[in-house]
Amino acid sequence: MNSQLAIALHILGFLASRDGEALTSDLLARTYGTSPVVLRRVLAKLQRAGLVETQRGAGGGSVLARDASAMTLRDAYLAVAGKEGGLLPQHPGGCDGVIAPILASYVNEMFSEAEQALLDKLGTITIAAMDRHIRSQIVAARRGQSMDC
Amino acid sequence: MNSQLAIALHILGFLASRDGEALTSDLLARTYGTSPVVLRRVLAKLQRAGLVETQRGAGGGSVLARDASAMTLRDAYLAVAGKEGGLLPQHPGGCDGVIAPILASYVNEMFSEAEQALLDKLGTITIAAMDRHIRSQIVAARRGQSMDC
DNA sequence: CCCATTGGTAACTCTTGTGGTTACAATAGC
DNA sequence: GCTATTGTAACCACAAGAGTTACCAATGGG
Repeated sequence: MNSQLAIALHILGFLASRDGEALTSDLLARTYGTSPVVLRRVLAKLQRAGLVETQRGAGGGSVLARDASAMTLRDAYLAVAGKEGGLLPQHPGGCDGVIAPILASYVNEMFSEAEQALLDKLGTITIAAMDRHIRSQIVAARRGQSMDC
Repeated sequence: MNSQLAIALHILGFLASRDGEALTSDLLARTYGTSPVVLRRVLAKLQRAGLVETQRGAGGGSVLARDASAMTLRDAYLAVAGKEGGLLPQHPGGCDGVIAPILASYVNEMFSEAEQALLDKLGTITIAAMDRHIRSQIVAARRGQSMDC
């Protein structure tokens, strides 16, 4: 999963910053600094999660599938992490003594709660908020640079 | 780093459950289900962080370096993750367009906050709490099984 | 109807991280 | 000194992931 989340947020943030304009995977890949194929792999996950819509062919590209204010970093995380990312390791339970299995289930439960705390935090940040931040920074930085690479 | 955190908590929990008794890395490794060398690698990190104390030679082993109530899962995480674990990926910043670097710094900042939320959650759970849970489960389960493998 | 443009995906390589193993040195107690 | 134990280095094996190439599918314009 690693690095795909960063790519996903790059995509969503970039798309939000252009209002509904379809952007090609090639442009998104160049601006992030990766290959179009790698970027499209992430794009595919975002599509399956219903976060973006993509059209093939000449003049094609991707746009946000719904309003950026109804889309959080948590959505992007879940789209990219598949079923269960598993940031923290699982305790395998070890041998069948008494302590090890008890320890394992407790540790795994605590890990779930901690990951949930992280997810909740991500759920408080919308793509719209990210977009607002970017726009405000852009007008501050717009002193003659070009917008793409 | 992965899986080392689970090993670390296994060590700390197991040590807490025996009151001050020194346990060998061999026993800890067997009960977790790994090799002594791998376990000692984690043990070394816990020592550097001042969480356990280890004595070499015959009759040696490890004990908790301070009271289990003054030790949280966060301490174990930091001990094992080194300087900065980096659960979430970093946005590299891409090319030097306008949007990409702004996006990158924003995304990385949000990731830091989310990881901080996870860390805060881990900081609320002490090894003593883990120990209490384990003990209560043990007396419930103690129906004739042996304690080590 | 052909062609240029664009996305979708499979297959492969390469690198990196990490867990496991072996080996050997250091230390402590008997 | 012998044995039990930790400390580490060196190496191997495996898995995950990123990057690349290649080819197919779809779309729109001439």
